[in-house]
Amino acid sequence: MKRFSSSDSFAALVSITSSKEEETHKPSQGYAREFQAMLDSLEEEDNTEEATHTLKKRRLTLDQVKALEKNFEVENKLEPERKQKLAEELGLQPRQVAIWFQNRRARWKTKQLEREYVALKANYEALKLNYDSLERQNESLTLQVKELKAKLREENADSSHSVKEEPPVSESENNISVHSQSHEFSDNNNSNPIIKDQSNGLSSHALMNWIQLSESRTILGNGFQVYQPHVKLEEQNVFSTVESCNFFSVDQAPILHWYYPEQ
DNA sequence: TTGTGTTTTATTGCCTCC
DNA sequence: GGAGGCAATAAAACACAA
Repeated sequence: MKRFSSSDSFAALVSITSSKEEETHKPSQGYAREFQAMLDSLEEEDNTEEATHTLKKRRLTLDQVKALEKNFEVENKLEPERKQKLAEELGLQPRQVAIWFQNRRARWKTKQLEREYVALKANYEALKLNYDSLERQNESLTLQVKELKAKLREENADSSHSVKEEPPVSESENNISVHSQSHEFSDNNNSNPIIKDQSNGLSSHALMNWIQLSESRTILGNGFQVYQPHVKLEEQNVFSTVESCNFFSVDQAPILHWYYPEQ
């Protein structure tokens, strides 16, 4: 049983006893009647407001609750002096005041948890919306990449055909224009496959490489992994220092036999 | 009026602090 | 070891629909 301080009144003790007895002996009607008679006599003997309030569970008055609420706003914990003072002011037992504060703290905690839950839920919804949007964007970009790749492969196939059909072109002619027409992606029979694309300044190989890298980057996967820097770094490391320096150089293109190993 | 759900008041047992 | 806090719970009081 809970221990009580000496400041707690006899009325509080009666309250505890009555509730305990009622709970314990409910099935026994005779005992209950006897006990009720005892309570009645007690009430008659000590017919103060205090006694009647504690014998039955009474709700606090609006004014009392208002005052308690006001005090709770100031400080939600109760020092003994403040408890005593409040109890005197409101005509309550110090224990009642303490219990009220305890229950009020519990209610506050519940509300606080609810508020936190609502905030977290809102946060989650916002994140989910953002994620969905990114996923849609990713799908669209992946589709674009696929289309571009297909287009490039078509071009590659066409240019391979034309290499066999066309007569050899002398080195004195414009290197760039010749290569751009006939030697794209022909790694197997050309030691210098990087051709500068006249339209955008990127070689077709470079463009293909970019597409592949982009693809590995833009595939989101099934989690929140938006970007895969390790993959990119590993791929970049395939270049030797010299090759990476000359990758976009027209004058000295790197040898990229690794690029299409299956060909 | 009554059954039912919610709120408020109070108890109990355990824990921590001094 | 006493005092007080907290979680869980009981039980009275209250609100409200059927």
